[in-house]
Amino acid sequence: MLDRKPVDRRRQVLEAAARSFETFGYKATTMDQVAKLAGVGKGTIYTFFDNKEELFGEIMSGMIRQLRDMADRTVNPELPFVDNLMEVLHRILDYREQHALAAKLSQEVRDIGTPMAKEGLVTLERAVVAYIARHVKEAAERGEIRPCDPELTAYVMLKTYLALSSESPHLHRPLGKEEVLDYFRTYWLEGLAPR
Amino acid sequence: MLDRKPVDRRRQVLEAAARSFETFGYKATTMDQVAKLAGVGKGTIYTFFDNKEELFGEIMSGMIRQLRDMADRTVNPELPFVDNLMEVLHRILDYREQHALAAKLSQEVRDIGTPMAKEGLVTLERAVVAYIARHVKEAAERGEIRPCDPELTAYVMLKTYLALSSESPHLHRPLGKEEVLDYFRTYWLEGLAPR
DNA sequence: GAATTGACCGAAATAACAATTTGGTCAGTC
DNA sequence: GACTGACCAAATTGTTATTTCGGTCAATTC
Repeated sequence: MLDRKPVDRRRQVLEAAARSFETFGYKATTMDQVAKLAGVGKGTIYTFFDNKEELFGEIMSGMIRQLRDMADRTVNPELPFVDNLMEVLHRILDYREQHALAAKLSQEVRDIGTPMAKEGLVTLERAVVAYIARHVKEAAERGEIRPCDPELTAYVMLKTYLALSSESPHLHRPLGKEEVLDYFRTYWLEGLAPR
Repeated sequence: MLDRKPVDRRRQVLEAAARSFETFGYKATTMDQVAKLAGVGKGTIYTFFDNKEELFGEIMSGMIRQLRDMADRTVNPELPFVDNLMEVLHRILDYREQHALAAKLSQEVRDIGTPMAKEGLVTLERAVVAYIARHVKEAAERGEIRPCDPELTAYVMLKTYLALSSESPHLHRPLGKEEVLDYFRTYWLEGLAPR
């Protein structure tokens, strides 16, 4: 016999919390709300999670896992490193804009600066950098790119990509996906030194 | 005869305002305060400047002019483009951290997010990008670097430099001046493609 | 009569206080 | 012993009173 309960309350709570966080954000999600949505007494939540912060953390790691899986699925080992990188970054950005939770957290940080929401996005960024770093390291080991500090390189790559693709539309016109790829390739692979 | 008044009230106001803005920030600087410091009636300020915003703008352009002059003085036409660029960026960052007004505005934005202070810093960043862009353009014309969109390149260069030198100390250890120069040269001049 | 001033005004910020909400607990129920 | 929801202190929000500040302009000075 499986030791599964007649109703899996932990899952109920988790799903209700996910829905609430992505609909209302961190701050506006109340534990009463989650309990109601999960059809569970408030106390029950605290038998699974120590506090609101931990519950939120659980949702976040779920999202990050989901994002990593998606990224893994888009990587094609046949293709060159930069092409994979650009595709992954592109999808991640799309994801970040489209995924309800990430979008809501961004908005919450902009609008009211909830510290926990900020922290969540930092965690997300860290995960992205770590993911890129892994691929940079592998590409360097394969000799596809020159040796370099993977973490630092990944971080600067992400910043470059963001600068090119989305950031500060005040400072330059928005670029198309192809243009971003071109510039990224020029800057990062070939360098500006005249051939 | 010069048409200089016995006392140059405009200069008095400008100097008092500069001192006040860099000591107290934008928001905490009051027009009464400036008038007192300048030893001038409040109404007098309004004979020279339409409003507080314009007075602030005048101070800002003064600072930007001063910064550009400093940058021009550090550029050595004998040296390669990247070396000049790094030295200029380094000095500008130093300047931004040390110049009382810029530092105060950064703090004000962090602490209370005064919109006018934010706008002032954006203006400053725009000026920096424009300055770099000019040098990128010239370097490209000299054939020292390959042709590229000067504005966009300047913008991404600034972002790279900031990512390497100061930003988010959470995500990677702070780098020394030499390390920053090395990485910048690797990323921007040589590229990551294996030789 | 041109330049200068500072008392004055309304709008906006801030402080002070009251009312409500919320994360978390735990005695009691099933 | 899994589960609940009334309960509590602390934090947040709503409200009102008070102060501050950018800007004006009639009065004053030179």
